[in-house]
Amino acid sequence: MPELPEVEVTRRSLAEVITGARIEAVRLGKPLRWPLGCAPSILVGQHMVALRRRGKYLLIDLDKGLLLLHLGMSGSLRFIRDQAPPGVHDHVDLVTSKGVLRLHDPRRFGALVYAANEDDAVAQKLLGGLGMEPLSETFTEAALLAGLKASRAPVKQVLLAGRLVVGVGNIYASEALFLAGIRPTVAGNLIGPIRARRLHAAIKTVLARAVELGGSTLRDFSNADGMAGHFQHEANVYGRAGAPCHRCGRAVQMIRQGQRSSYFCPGCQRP
DNA sequence: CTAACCTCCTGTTCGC
DNA sequence: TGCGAACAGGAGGTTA
Repeated sequence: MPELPEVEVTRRSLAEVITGARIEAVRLGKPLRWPLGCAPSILVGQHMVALRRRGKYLLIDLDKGLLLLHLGMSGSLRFIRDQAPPGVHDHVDLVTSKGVLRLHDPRRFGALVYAANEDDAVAQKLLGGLGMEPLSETFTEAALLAGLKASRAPVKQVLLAGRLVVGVGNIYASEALFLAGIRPTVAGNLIGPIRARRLHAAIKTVLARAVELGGSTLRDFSNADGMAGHFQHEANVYGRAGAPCHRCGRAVQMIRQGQRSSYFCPGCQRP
């Protein structure tokens, strides 16, 4: 599932090749989560000026306006230079002067949305409520602590909500909480400065390491060059219910929180 | 306002 | 072995 590391890995593998590419045609397959929001002809003739990331969104800056692209939970982007025909799950082709940017997304939770600018209603609805970027300087221990103090919800769900800090999805929330020694059920407002400090460091460590390893490929994620990620081999708890903790040997537990599975080690993570 | 639940979708896994 | 049911989950939307 694309979380911050997978989106960032995609961005890095794509930024150089698509910058300066001129869109020559737009091919749309089955509908995605939201409609494009403009006539495809608006895009044709425009150049891709830059590729940025905000949370789990990729922002493709155009000469005029920008495209917001989300990978949902099964999406991946490829940049292909041949004219291979789209497969059943290839739902967007942006044919450019340098190659074809192709969105592959079997479950179609992803989206590609045009916005006239970053401040307009369309963009603000999607980006406006997003929290801090965890790998940036704005994400500080103090800000994390303050945000946690403001919520009585379980810390795992505060992380997943994305209003305090973005990009931490189900895999990396469980992994960060393991590194921090905090059980996912602990209420945000019960986390003090010491644990907030550990969690802050753990989030940065986990996400940076995952980016380094090309993300996690649980099923079929790959970067724009088709290369898989390897972080899943370093997971301490995610997907390891019943298996012995790498640190203490006790069985990793799985629980449900907000319709999502959470994994933790009852020995290493304190309530 | 928050928090719990629902919804979209399809490939994979599970139980009988 | 086959088949339907359950499951996985990002995140906006709805409801209480």
